[in-house]
Amino acid sequence: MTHYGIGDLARESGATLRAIRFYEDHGLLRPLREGQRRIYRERDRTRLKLILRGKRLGFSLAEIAEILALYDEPRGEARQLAFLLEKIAVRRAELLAKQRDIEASLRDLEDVARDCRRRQRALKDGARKPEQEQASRRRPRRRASR
Amino acid sequence: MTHYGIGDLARESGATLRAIRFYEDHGLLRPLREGQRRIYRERDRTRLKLILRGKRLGFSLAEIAEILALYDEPRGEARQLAFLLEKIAVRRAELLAKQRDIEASLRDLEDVARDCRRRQRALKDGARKPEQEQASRRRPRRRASR
DNA sequence: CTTTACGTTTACGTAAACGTAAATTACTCT
DNA sequence: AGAGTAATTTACGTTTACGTAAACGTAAAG
Repeated sequence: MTHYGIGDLARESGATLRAIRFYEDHGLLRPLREGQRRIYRERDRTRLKLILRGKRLGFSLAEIAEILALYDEPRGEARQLAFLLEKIAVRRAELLAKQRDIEASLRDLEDVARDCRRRQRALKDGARKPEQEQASRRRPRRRASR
Repeated sequence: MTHYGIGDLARESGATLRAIRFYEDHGLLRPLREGQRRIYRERDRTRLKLILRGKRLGFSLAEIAEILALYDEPRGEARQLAFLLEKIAVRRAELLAKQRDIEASLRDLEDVARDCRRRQRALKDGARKPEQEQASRRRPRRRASR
């Protein structure tokens, strides 16, 4: 199938009709029209996915619009190409920064989790041998099975 | 130094005074008071950094509040600990999902960039040997220096 | 022929996350 | 004493990203 109604797009993407139309109003999508009705093609589907991915990553619609613009600048003048590459480099750097933020977040969470598991062991051990709390914290006697 | 004014915090974090107070209004920060004035300590500084990192990753303040809550639940009941670990696992999964989104985005950008560089070469080559356009696209004769 | 499904435009409403005064207080420096 | 600097509260304004009717159109199904 090569054409989709707005409802199809909504269902498969999880976006609402309102949101999809909103994206169009702001130039992020340009469906064909069959009379009044919007007709979406593969390209629009892809774009919608990109939009939603952008949102999940915390980009504003304005930023997403710029990112999408990178995908359809097929004009082949040398100046434009170089400029396009620059813009891509900028976006790439942003993504790498977010990646580092995520890694830091994961490390932090892991720290909390580790601490949490340590307390769990302390509770369990403490329940049967309260006086060995310290030892169990530094060198658990018994590895969990598996 | 162990205490900071709101201005110090604003300068070092890049957030505005308004934003910092806003975060407090919504329970994300709890500075001490010295008379009227807010006094921030290391812990608050750290929290502010976490808030801003959360924002960069596209989390809402409500979500960030929940994430921060993970950091200061030191109550050591077994039920609570298990529940905390669950919540951490959920957040971790979210972060991993974002990580995959970023990787996909990076790949997409790289595709565009590659295409862009190909066109650049096509232009350059075409300028001196227009009839060999196809060949240059498939097997560039000359590697870039370095 | 009316119901149902699907879609349309227009328009007012809203939640989130601050921005932007305005008026006041308090401390420090000259 | 006066000026400057940093902070405070209160409150209305703004932007972004939609939500939520309302009122209407079209086409297939019962």
